[in-house]
Amino acid sequence: MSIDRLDGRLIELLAEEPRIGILEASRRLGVARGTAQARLDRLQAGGVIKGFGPQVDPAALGYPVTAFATLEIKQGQGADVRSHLSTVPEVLELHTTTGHGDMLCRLVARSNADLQRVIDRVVGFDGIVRASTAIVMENPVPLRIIPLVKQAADD
Amino acid sequence: MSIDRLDGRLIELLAEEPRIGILEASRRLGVARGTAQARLDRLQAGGVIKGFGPQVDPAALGYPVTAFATLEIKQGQGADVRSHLSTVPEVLELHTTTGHGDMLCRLVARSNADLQRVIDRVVGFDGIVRASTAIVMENPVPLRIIPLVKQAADD
DNA sequence: GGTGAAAGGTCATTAAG
DNA sequence: CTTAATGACCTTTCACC
Repeated sequence: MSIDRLDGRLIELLAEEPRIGILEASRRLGVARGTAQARLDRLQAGGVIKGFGPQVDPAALGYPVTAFATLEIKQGQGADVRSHLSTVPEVLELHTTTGHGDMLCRLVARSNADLQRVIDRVVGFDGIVRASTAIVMENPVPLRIIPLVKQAADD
Repeated sequence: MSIDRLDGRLIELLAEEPRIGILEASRRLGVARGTAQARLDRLQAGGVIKGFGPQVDPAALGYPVTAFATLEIKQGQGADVRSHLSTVPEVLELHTTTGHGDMLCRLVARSNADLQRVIDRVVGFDGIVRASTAIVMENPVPLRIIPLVKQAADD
């Protein structure tokens, strides 16, 4: 789905100040409320905006340690490993990838010591041959989308 | 910050149906509207809920390819690499890590061919010694937080 | 609990592709 | 001719005091 600059500015506005609402957003964009409403509806229907769920910070919940684990999987065990990992709350996301590893997952833990427990739980499963973990020290660029939205709007 | 089961259920509710609002949420939780409001305020003040910004799907924007790049950095060039990567819209997040690589970044691209352009732009920088990229094929567990919230609420 | 405000819907009109 | 934007009006619902 392609978006124009108005869509882009609307997304930026809502990202910066989600509380302003459609009416205020339309005022700031200099368009009628119905227009802003129609753009938002279209963005949601097109899947560009998946929702407005709360953004929860794991660190504030007591899980300040993040790590990425690269997993090597026994052939044919992919599905089992997937369902195993989906039962571990500390596994925040899981991808299957090309390259040396077969899967990459993002983990959080209460501490470095707790991370050992999480990793043991993750890799304590038959289908996983090997795991290599990288602990996150800093996060210079937190998950962001606005620069990409701007680029997509300018195409 | 620690949360209880009511906080947890409130977060779950808002994650599933962000549009319901505080009043409807309080009804479903079986508590007074002021209680739900107070809980939400506390969660936001405590940083557990960082906001309600729109969740944008890069794939719907025309960037269906995701990859993770592990970067090895020349000593002392970390800050330069950081600011370089922050200028690339396709870099959605960047972490500094322990382990063999020094940094891990999440990339998106319009296609596998386009990914080459993105990687060239990312690694076309003096401070980066080596890069190894893993292209994401599937995403069996998309970024999630609810299981962790439930666990934190049950502690 | 009351009140001002916003969301969400519909409509006719107008502009632009 | 088709699509989109606009301003008007209306009703329900919510957020805030």
